[in-house]
Amino acid sequence: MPSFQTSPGTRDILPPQAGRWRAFTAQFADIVESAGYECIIPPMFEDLGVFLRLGDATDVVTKEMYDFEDKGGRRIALRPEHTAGICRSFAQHRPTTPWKVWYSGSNFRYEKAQAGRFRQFDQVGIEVLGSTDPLLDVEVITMGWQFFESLGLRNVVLMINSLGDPEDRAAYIEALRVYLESHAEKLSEESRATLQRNPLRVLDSKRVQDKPIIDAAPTIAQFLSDDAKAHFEKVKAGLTALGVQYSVNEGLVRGLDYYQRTVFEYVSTSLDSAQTAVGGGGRYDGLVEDLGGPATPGVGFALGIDRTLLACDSEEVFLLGAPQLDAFIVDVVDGMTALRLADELRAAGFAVDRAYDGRSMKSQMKVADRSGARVAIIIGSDEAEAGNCTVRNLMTSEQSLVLQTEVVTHLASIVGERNPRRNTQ
RNA sequence: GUGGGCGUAGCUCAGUUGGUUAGAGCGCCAGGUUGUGGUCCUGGAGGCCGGGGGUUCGAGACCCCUCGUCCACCCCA
Repeated sequence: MPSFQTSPGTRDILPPQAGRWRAFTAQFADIVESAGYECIIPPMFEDLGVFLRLGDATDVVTKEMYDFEDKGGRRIALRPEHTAGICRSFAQHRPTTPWKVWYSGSNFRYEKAQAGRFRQFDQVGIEVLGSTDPLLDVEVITMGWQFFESLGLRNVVLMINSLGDPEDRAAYIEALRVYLESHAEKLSEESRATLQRNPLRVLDSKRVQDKPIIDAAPTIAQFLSDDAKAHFEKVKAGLTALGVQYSVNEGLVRGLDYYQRTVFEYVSTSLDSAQTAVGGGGRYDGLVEDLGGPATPGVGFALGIDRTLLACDSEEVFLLGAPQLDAFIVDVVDGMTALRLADELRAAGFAVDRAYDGRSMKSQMKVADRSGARVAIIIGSDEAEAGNCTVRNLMTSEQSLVLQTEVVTHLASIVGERNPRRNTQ
């Protein structure tokens, strides 16, 4: 056993898996940038107060925060999610609205790790600040939906709900609390405890014992104001207009306190672990104001990279392609020709690797084979003397002698033209 | 935070009711005559059997503690 290992709940994303992560965020960026979202990179830690707005009844705030005091005596927390930090950023810089941003990065929550759940976990997401338009909700929800589609996922379902305006929500919570308390003796012990902290969360219980009581509970729909109702209707109409399949789930309440009106969740039906939500979001119209900014509506979502890739694994989509090297240089003389040719070919735009440590030709050829390169460029003593090299196509095993000065054009004739990376004149 | 399963080579795992120098496959390295990969053959390197304590003449196997990991609850992406 080595002296040090990754801390609990963290892990190394090694190659080639890390390449898949990069492709994942690249694909996400491509889709949302096509809709005018721009990249934002907020800090990984902020004043603790920024995140306390997520809700003092939420586990994220009460037990999962990675907080500490820095050397200057400030109360700091590693971000448990991106939304609050982005709202703080908006309040601080006051960009023109609507402000459409996307992000990708790690979050931190002090939880016990299990399948699809880590202490350091990565998300991609978008946020829009400055508009209450329900058709913006539609755009946001659709972005996520289309991204899952672009990955090749077919077994993702979209659930939506409306939590109404703050007053609606408060009235509903009170009604729910009264109802649940009147049936408390039939609830599981865990749900009774949850009821004390946050009645909404009882609706999320997975225990069969609670199901009949939850099924018969009052629903939020009866408490929605006319405005909130109209908003929700327009969201549904918009989704239908775009052909986005959704189902209304009145038990969908989301974990953070700042949500109001539209909330939604993407759930993978091909995951058999406990964590099947691959993404979620909603509207948080009061959050910027809570953080000391101007009253500004907002809506957004976050997608879990781990869980989404887990879903990709189980649907066997978005699989990793082998890394593509154009050429691998084998030099059994002194390595100097490999040094020069590799530099020249890389400058010309090719992806080129080589062997080191002057190993035997057989050994270097094995490395060339493993590298996945399409051709091997071989320099033995004969070639070194004649100023040429043997170019071997590793797929077809055809090979020919080529002058070293013509390697660039010869390689282009096999693997195709490339755009130069550097001007070598 | 609570409960359960599991920790033996880089990876996946064997290791009989406790009994000599702890094994396999894959991977890695080196060879298989003179300069050529994938297949095949041969050899090699690599383990304080997660850590600590205990029981025993003797522990990888049994007991306790601890750490890690996986799964579930909780919660959430």
